[in-house]
Amino acid sequence: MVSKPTSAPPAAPARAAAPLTLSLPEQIAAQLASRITSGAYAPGQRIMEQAVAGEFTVSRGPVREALRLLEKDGLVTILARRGAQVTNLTIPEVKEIFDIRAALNGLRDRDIAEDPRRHELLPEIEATVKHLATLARQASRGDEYAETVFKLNSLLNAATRSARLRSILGALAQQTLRYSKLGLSSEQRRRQSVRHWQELVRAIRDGDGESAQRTAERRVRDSRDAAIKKLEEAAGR
Amino acid sequence: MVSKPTSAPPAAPARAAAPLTLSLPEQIAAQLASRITSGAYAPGQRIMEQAVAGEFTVSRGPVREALRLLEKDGLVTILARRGAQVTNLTIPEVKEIFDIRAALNGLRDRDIAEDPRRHELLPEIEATVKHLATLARQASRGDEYAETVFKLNSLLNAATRSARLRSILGALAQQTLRYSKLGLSSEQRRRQSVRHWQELVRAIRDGDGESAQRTAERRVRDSRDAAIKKLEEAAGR
DNA sequence: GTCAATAAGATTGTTGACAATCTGACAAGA
DNA sequence: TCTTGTCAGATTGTCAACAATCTTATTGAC
Repeated sequence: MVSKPTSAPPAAPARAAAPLTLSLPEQIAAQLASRITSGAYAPGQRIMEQAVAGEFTVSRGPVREALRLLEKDGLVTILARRGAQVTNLTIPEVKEIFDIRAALNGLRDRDIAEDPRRHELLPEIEATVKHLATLARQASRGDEYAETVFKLNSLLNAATRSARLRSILGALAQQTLRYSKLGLSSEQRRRQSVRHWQELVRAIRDGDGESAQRTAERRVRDSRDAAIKKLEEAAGR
Repeated sequence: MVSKPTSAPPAAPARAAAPLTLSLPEQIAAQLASRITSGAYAPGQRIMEQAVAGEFTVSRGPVREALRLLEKDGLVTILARRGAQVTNLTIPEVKEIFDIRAALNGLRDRDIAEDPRRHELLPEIEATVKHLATLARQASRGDEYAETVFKLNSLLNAATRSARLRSILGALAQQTLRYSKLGLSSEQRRRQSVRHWQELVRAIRDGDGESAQRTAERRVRDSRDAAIKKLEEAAGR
């Protein structure tokens, strides 16, 4: 009845592992998330519980929970008594998110560069950056470039020891996914981006946390500036 | 994540204002949150839906939503089919949160120092820091000191233009509330803390964003080190 | 005595129905 | 023409009951 005072084991206290099968709300949330990030659901579009429930043949309960999960990731905005809608970001808000990402990516990459076990993941990161370098020159493959950058970020997120950093960064990356693509359309930008990634590889290899942090911050801020420029051009018209 | 109504920027499209009355789940969440941060609910303690529902005379639906809200703030941890329990942080996790807070508080304080409208809030901040300085010398008033620091942080959170920073920092500050208190028990620490706050006031007054960021990062990291030291001493016994 | 299987109880997950609230259209008055 | 009031339909909020799953205590074998 009374939860016994678990005297914490010296190393890491045992924790329940995540279940292998996604819960119903999680499955629904995943489907909706991909529709939002892919653009199938437009920003500002309302998402109605009954409609989603009907589509997945479940009741509205799990759908409500799924929408809460998406709200946690910032993909939808829930207003009391007015339901959920796809989050619609203003230009200053996009800028804010990139600034937060810059700071936290810096933290993340420093942590990785200072992790004694970093050499286990270096090969995959290095290979992906090499692939990135070949893609940078090919103007026609802008989307593939952006996807590879996203993959690289997922790789690094998975490598951080901080679960909180992982979850915050995962959410923020998802929210800015479409805008990041915007900022990689010119070859010049892609070359600059590649240089930052190469510098990061070097910093991780050398265990140079300071440098890893600096280059990560600059990389994201460059991405921010390029995306904002595009957005302002689009808004000006 | 206590998302306050976004004071719409002049050019931004109109947004619905937050309702003046809290929704039922929000009210329940607020009650539970204060129990958790006050320590009335111990870390690791299980929170059962039926019990809470009975206490507030509502059904389990709103309680479930309240628990989701608390999960978003990191105050409870929800495990599938095993319910919610008060989040129990390991020492490395506390460290991680302080590190994230350091980076984001730096961003926040830089933003404030670079805000042209900063002089409107300076008087209140300055007065609170002065009050802090008098409290620092009085060993008996450690709790009051910690509360004033919390208030100062709330003041600064409210002042940021970035709603996302506000909400992330609000959640993280709540999670580390009890640990921050831990690190302010010695007079030496409080004096050091006051110096950082005074430096911040100066930086804001001068519009020196760079310096505001630096002192904020160091302030939080000092707080982190002091808290971790206490925690390790406690765990060592 | 220790461990594993089992069963009873407790707890979470899901559902469908009903209540409260919001939205949009239409009409009446200034 | 613009504002205000009203109404019907649509949508979200809440509830209580049932199903699925987990926890705990007991039993039995070794």
